[in-house]
Amino acid sequence: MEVFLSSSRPLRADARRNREALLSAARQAFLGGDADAHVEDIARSAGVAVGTLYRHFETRDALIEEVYRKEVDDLCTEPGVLLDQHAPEEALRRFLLLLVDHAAVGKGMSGVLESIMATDSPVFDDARTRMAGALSLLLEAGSAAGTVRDDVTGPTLLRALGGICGMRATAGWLVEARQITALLFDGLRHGAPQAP
Amino acid sequence: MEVFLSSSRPLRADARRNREALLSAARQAFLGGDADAHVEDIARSAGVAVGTLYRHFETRDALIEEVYRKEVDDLCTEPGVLLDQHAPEEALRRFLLLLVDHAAVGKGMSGVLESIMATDSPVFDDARTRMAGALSLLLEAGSAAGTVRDDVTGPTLLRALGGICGMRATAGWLVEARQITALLFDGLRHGAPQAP
DNA sequence: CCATAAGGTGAGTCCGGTTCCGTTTACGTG
DNA sequence: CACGTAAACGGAACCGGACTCACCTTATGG
Repeated sequence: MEVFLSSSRPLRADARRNREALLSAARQAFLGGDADAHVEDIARSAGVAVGTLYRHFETRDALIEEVYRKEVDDLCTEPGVLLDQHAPEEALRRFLLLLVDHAAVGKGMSGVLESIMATDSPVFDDARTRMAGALSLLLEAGSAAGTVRDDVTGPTLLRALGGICGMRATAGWLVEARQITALLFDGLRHGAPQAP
Repeated sequence: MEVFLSSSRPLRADARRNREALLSAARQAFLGGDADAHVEDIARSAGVAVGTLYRHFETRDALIEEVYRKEVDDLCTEPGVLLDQHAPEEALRRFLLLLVDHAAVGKGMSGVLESIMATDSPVFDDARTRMAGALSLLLEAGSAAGTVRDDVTGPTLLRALGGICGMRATAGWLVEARQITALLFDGLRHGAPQAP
């Protein structure tokens, strides 16, 4: 149980390299769908020994948590990029599908995600908040352009997506999730029939 | 990896007793919220040795699966009882809240539930089907009595509940889940404003 | 170039699920 | 009521995998 001071001096060059390699190896493993990849393997494929892994991450779960956090970070930068390249409506559509596909990562890590949630770690609150922010950005752009209805907020949409991605882990879930997301998107477009 | 022939002769008296004791001990443990109770402990508190546990259940997960299945069985008999004692509307209300509280059991077993789902074991399909049936029974009784709207089916309602119970594991989820369920119930009552 | 503290290593520990085989026990039969 | 036997039980041993620790290596600032 190492203690990591948040105000420590910058890492030594090799240390930073190894840390990076570990995160990327772990990401690789979990994206590959191997939810219970062994630490030994992750360490080896990063070219270091387990001891090094444990120097950087308190536990296996902490490593996964970090991978998850980075993944969320990356996703949250996407809306900006998409809005540069596409009309708001299309950007929104792409982002929704991106999120669903991304839930595949969650699938690989589901057991741990549960345990993280149970731990009340702030990671999830953070993730939720940032993700809702990302969605809001898209929704606002769309409603400003008049192509997306303006009575749905980021957090609401996130909740809907959460429900969809909760389907994870039954066979064929991805296809179904994509369909439902497409429906959801249609409902978000301006001019869709609205409940009074 | 024992093989259990489905058409084996009835268990010996002591064997049945022990099996029962094991299930009840396991149930106790998981209801108590200890998601990762040790097999050793479960066996001991059932008054047997681990070997005996493994004679009856192929693996730890199999034991949990069985507990879950029994739990669902029990729940599915409730609607009948409730309909005997209450008006359909009230029976429905009570059953919905019962289900939410019951999700607490699910919480204790969440990790395993995930892994069962991932295993494509038929347990979940069964559970879903039976549960939807139980809900249908209540909905039909209610709509026959004219107190519950008739355009919602058991499977649909189950899906909605699934979403609510998916909230499991964040602090305070139970309170929130109860609230949302109450809202849901109000929406189900005949005469509630309906989307066109 | 040296001192030194940061970083790395990997065999070993611990822990918990699972197995295996010798012993005990229920129960049908003579 | 023995008795034989298959069924059931016990629990020490096994094994796989996360985590530790005592010792070695190396980056880096002076």
